[in-house]
Amino acid sequence: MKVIYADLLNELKSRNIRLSHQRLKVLEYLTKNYTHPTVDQIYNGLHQDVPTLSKTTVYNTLNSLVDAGLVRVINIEDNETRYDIDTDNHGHFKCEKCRKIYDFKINIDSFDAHELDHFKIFDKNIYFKGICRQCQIDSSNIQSNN
Amino acid sequence: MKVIYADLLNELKSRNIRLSHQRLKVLEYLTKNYTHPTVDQIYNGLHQDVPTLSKTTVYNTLNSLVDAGLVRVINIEDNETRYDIDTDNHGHFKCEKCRKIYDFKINIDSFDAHELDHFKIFDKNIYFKGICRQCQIDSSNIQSNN
DNA sequence: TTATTATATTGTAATCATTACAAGTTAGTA
DNA sequence: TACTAACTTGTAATGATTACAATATAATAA
Ligand SMILES: [Mn+2]
Ligand SMILES: [Mn+2]
Ligand SMILES: [Zn+2]
Ligand SMILES: [Zn+2]
Repeated sequence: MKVIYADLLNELKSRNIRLSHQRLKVLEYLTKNYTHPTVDQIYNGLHQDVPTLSKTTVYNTLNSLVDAGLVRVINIEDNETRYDIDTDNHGHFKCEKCRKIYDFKINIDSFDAHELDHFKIFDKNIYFKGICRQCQIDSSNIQSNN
Repeated sequence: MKVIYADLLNELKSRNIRLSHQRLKVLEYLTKNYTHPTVDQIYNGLHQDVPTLSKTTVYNTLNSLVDAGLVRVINIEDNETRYDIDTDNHGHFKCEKCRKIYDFKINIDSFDAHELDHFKIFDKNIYFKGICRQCQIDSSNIQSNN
């Protein structure tokens, strides 16, 4: 996966979405932080750099980018929406301990869902939940230290 | 897919979850309505029958049932949590027009996600979004009637 | 059956994420 | 440099979910 910032700008121009300072900063943040951040994380991450930034703007910007197809929404927990600059076909794993969201390669189209013949499919999502490798290592170290 | 009410009751007993009137009604609702209902739909559907029912109880009950593994949460939109009495491995399709959620068979385990080796996986989810067959038929009929 | 008590239910208030709105600002254009 | 549609901002509103404390009840044993 590789997201080229310049391509995103061209994409915005071609869709007549203005390249405001705030939008560019949000886009920049997303291309530099592949952590599937929440609105709060984006807002806090940019606040030093753009002190006048409003959280409403972060919401508005993300909604525009999602509508334009440049950003993908990740709904895993019902109380935290996350955003992904990588719109390619891939899966997500959320660790219930450290709360990190990992990407993993998976070809969703290889599935045969014949029950959905004649259904128009816009969007495919896969996510798993569990405990990541690192958290398992950490917890076994803690136990052996007792 | 087949959910046997009596089995659910045994499952609750074995976990020392009391078979209160309200819980039985919520469970009954879910086994009779395979529509992946929201809390509001469950509450409204039961309110005539159980006039004293509190929405808080519906929330509490569903949380208990989810914790016990008898019910599955479906997070597709960030503003509506839905509940599924069918906890077997299957996918969901949400129609963006009629808002219905359809089930479809899919064997998630047939994927090879070797990047997740050594990850403990508790839960696997797949959902698609688009327009269902019926809604496409409906909209083409409307157009041809012009 | 009755008494006991841990657990569940209820109504209300609190919380938190997201959106609505209106006033002020700015990107893009000529 | 001026114009204006589109954007940003702060605040208020909304809506889903949870916290809490008082009341009620399911399960158990006498
Ligand atoms: Mn991702
Ligand atoms: Mn289902
Ligand atoms: Zn982890
Ligand atoms: Zn439909």
